[in-house]
Amino acid sequence: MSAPTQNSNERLLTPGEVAALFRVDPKTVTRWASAGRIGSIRTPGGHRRFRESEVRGMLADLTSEATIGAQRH
Amino acid sequence: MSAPTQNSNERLLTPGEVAALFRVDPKTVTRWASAGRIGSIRTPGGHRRFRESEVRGMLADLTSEATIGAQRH
DNA sequence: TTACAATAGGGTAATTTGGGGA
DNA sequence: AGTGTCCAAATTACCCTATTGT
Repeated sequence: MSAPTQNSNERLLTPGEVAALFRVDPKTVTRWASAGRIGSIRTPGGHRRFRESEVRGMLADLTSEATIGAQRH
Repeated sequence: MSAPTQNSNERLLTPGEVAALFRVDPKTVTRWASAGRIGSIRTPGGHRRFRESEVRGMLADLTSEATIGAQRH
């Protein structure tokens, strides 16, 4: 079965938790969702939740390691 | 084995904060990241974040004190 | 139901980005 | 080679009040 959209057994993160991972303001995470840069799920009350796997994946993709090992001039 | 991208529970610093620690212009920190001298994490919007542990490590490395002379104060 | 922290909105500063040039 | 500065555009942070989550 191909399940592009993960089933329910997926941990959800709050805007505040996602914001902490990226070191941004929770409002910024909301803006990402509105802009379609990140998938979001709305609670019946209108609050947003984010898939942890998607967030972790984005974080990994956007991470760059240093390619030069502490050089000394 | 692979733990290249250290997951969360890692404090991140903004370009301005790193610049303040090194007493350089934020743009200079950006150049370090572009040159691969320091690892970086981009927000979906393109802004950079830096690992505090890596920054502290760099600070410690380039902190060299006089090895001879200047005894006393 | 009450109390309180977090979030959703909208507006307005502050920061960051990228390029070019000193 | 490495930094600091100027610029315009984009992104993010902080302000507020009302609503939602626990």
